[in-house]
Amino acid sequence: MLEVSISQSGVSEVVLVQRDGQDDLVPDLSAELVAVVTAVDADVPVLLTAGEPERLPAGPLRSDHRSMQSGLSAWVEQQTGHRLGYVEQLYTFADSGRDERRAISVSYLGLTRTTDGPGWQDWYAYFPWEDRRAPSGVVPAAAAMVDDLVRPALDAWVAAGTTDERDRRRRRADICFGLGGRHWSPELALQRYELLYESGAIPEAGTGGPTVPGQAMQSDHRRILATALSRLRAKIQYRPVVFELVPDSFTLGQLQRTVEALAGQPLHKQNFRRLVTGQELVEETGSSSSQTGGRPARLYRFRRDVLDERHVAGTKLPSVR
Amino acid sequence: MLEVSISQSGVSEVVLVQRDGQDDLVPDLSAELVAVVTAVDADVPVLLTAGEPERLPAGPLRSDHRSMQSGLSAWVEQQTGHRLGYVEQLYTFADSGRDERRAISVSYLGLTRTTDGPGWQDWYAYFPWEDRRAPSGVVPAAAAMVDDLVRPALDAWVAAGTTDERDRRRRRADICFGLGGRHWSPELALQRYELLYESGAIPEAGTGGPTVPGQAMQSDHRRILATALSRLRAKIQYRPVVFELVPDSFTLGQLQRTVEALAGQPLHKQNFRRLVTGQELVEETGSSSSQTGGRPARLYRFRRDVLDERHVAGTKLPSVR
DNA sequence: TCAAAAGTGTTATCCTTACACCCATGT
DNA sequence: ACATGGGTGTAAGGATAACACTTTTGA
Repeated sequence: MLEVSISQSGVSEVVLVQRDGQDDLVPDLSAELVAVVTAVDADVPVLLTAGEPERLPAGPLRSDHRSMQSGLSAWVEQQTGHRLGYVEQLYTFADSGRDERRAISVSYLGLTRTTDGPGWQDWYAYFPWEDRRAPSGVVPAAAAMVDDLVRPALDAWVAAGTTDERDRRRRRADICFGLGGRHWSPELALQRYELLYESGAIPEAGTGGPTVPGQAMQSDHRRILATALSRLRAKIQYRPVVFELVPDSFTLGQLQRTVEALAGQPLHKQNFRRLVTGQELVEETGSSSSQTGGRPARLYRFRRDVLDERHVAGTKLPSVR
Repeated sequence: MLEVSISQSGVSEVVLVQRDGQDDLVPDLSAELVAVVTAVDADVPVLLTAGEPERLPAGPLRSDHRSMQSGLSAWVEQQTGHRLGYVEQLYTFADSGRDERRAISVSYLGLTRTTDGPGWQDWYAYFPWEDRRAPSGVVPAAAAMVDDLVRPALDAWVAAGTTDERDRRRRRADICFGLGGRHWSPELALQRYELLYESGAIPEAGTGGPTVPGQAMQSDHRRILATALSRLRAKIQYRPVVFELVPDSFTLGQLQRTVEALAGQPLHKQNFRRLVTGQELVEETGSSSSQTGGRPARLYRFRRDVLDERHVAGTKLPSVR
């Protein structure tokens, strides 16, 4: 049954009322579950694609799925052969109709240890400007790239604004990319992506102009990736999620390089160690590893029992070098 | 196949298409947009309901909505007469089929200044244990309530666990409700709700046993509220969102009481003032207000231009009293 | 004059940052 | 011997928390 009423405060309104009869008004809508599954392999942060590098594992929510999470796990397992461990919801997007149908994408972030099998891609293939790791004293390739390619594009975008807009555009560009003497904030990855999109510097924007390097993805999947990266980088600073990415037993050096891989930034060694040990997040296993290239390192394991507590407390991480 | 198209003055349009060819992949699915709209009125935190206190403003996502946010705004405006200002997405829930159909709820948090019109309810009618404001020296009613009603219920729940479970249950209860010498964390509102749910101490759990006071809501709307409260309390600590809730010009006392209303906890006056002023979040208007009951207070206004910057920096708030 | 709220100043403490340095292993 | 990464100590700086105190109004 359909009921249309028009009235109210000058603006016309349409009201659809669903009566208890049957599914007379089922909207033509589909909900897609999308997974961003991340691991770190040999200091390279990787994500799981469904075969080709331009597609994330995804599938429609079906009525036989007990929950969205279990539906997601089913799709990922079917398309990639992987079982999901840690999973958290990211964001829900409404694809504003490529075709006639309304599509909703509910995206999830998953973390895992295993990186066997095909389909794993380097995160920084999609966001080359985000990896600012480099040996001390060396300028990271990503920084050079920002200087040579991103900055000119943004300068043009700033200049193209109206007189009013220019100031705000300038400040926004500076904050996002650490220009004008500001510092680089790893967790602004999404804001950087959105800025590049708005300024037309990436292919998805469809402006046809010159674009910054970086693998694109179908529909809005690269935006989902950027959302995931921002969230992960922010979260790693106050929740002990790194431990989902390292083996049961690990050295502090391994742990640090894992965080650095995700943060895209070197960390201060001594402070990192002190923070991790000082917070009683880990305990020694008793054995040590001599695979290090230098002095053998003690092996640690994560104290799973802190997971309850750290809802509150947090896991601070030290900044650069 | 059903197709309805209604056009009114070029604004509203509804197109519903149901294909009967391949509905093997078209699930019987609807997406509901749910709004949690918050304001603070005379130091009382309030939220907007659609008429009755047991319902939040909500409505299905329709194909004529340009985006989920605009769809949400339309429903809220129609059902309550209110225009939304600040809006952010909260979480997406899958109501695991009360009836046969699959329903997805995409929830949003909205903040606003105006509290005119009907439908505003006190937040703490739904979560009476969350309001721990009280004059110095007085035990808050909420604290007494936890001692008298919540604690016994949790103790029983802890005792009912297997030997293995008891330790974890005890710790979880202690962390959530600040028992056993721990401190109370306002932003754990969701965890507290979920714990009460699991332990059967609220009507939604449907265990039929004795329950803790507090207005329930239909389906899972009270869980959505708890999610919103946790998020808002967490966010207020590091983003300048309070300013969405106070008038253009305000005193520091007003601002503090607004934060306290949401945090459900008194703050340390001197440190609050220093933090707010020290971060250059506000500027003096030049005038002052003598509605204070004591010495007249300077009026301040929010410096809107910091909104860009504070993506990074944050707005720390001081703790108790 | 007193209560009530605004507003200022100062100090102790903790956490972060940064720097300097020693240790144990492989080549 | 020395390069490489593991591991420890300690001091400077900044932010927070806590306390004491003054100022300005209305009743």
